[in-house]
Amino acid sequence: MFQIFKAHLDKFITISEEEFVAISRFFEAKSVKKKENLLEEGQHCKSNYFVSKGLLRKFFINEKGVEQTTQFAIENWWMTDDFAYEHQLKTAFYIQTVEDTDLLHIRKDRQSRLLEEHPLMEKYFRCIYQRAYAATQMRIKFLYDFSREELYHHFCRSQPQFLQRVPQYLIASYLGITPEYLSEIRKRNVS
Amino acid sequence: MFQIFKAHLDKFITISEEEFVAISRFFEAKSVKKKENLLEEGQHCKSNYFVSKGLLRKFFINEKGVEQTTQFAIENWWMTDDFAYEHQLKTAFYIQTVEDTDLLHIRKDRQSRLLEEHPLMEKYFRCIYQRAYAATQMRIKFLYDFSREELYHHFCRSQPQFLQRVPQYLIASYLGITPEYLSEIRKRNVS
DNA sequence: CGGTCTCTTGACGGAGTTCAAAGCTAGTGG
DNA sequence: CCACTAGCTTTGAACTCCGTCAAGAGACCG
Repeated sequence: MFQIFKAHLDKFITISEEEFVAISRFFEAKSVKKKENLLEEGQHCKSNYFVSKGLLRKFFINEKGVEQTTQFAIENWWMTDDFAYEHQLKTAFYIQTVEDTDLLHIRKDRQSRLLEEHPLMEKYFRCIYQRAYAATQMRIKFLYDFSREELYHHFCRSQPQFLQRVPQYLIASYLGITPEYLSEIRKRNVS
Repeated sequence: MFQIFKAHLDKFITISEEEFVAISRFFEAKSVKKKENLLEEGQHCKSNYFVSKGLLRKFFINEKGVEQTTQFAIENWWMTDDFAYEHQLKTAFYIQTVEDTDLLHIRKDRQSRLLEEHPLMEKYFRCIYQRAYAATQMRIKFLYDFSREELYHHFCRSQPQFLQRVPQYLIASYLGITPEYLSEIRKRNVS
């Protein structure tokens, strides 16, 4: 798992083998079976998760009791409830494995120390957050611009890797529509 | 304008007066009248804008010719089309002043040099992007969780400062509803 | 005061939800 | 390796939120 993380770091910063060893001590590795919760509503959000292999989703449960998926994370992406993580608050989200998943995670206090002791990691995380922020802003644009049906087609075009790996009812949940309506959209486009 | 920026930097990093002077050379100051465009669709997105005083909005024009506002920026917030800025692409957005506005801006190539020559600024921007990303994720949660009517009430509660400063049709545009429907919601809650 | 923005009102229509029920698929245990 | 079951997907009818269109009433600015 650490080699995958090293390869990812190398895309953003230049780092010696020794410094990487020192850095990796801040992280813990973990393997989790499909459909287990890493985080649950009401808990304090202690960790930031990096996916080496597998697939996570983040969701919350609305007042009707329906799960709303707001995000997926595949290989080389970070996931946490950033707001609760930053301020060390209780979260309103669940983070759940969609497949068997290998991940690294780091706790908030250790991430702070990591950044103090290895200022190079400031650059790494600046790049990561900048990229994530830009992607999220484009996502908001699409949410405003597209009808639910168009969102689905756009999702199929731009994220085809998920179609193989994620069941339909989770895609519906991510698009903010009911499984029934997604089924209707798909039918419309086959015929 | 630079004092306001200095006060903002001080919240995130500790910096000497001399280094601040060196850093401020990377920025340009600008004052812009109400309702002028800083960025227009199809242009290359060259600058990142910091609001010292005033109010900006970012919007795009959908296929029906309607302006969709995706973001406001008040004092001490940064605004640009982050995706186009990062990759130096043509933008699909407009950035427009809502009030007379004083701002600082920095060009992409200069921001890269700033970060190389003043690594402390990596930390500053890491904090800025982290906070912005966390806020945007909560916003996405609300977009999934709330009906348009609830979005309006939530907006009134959590961002009352805008109600004074922004005309109703722009609030409607930001909430993703028509001015007509916003008018109906407001009527419903007065009576 | 005259004209252009902005906000309100009401009738109608359509995208997407809700509810209920039936068909399908995949994992599990025997 | 088959049978059973729970979870996933599809169907259809009734309903609701919100958009569209058209028109009028204020409000602001030269």
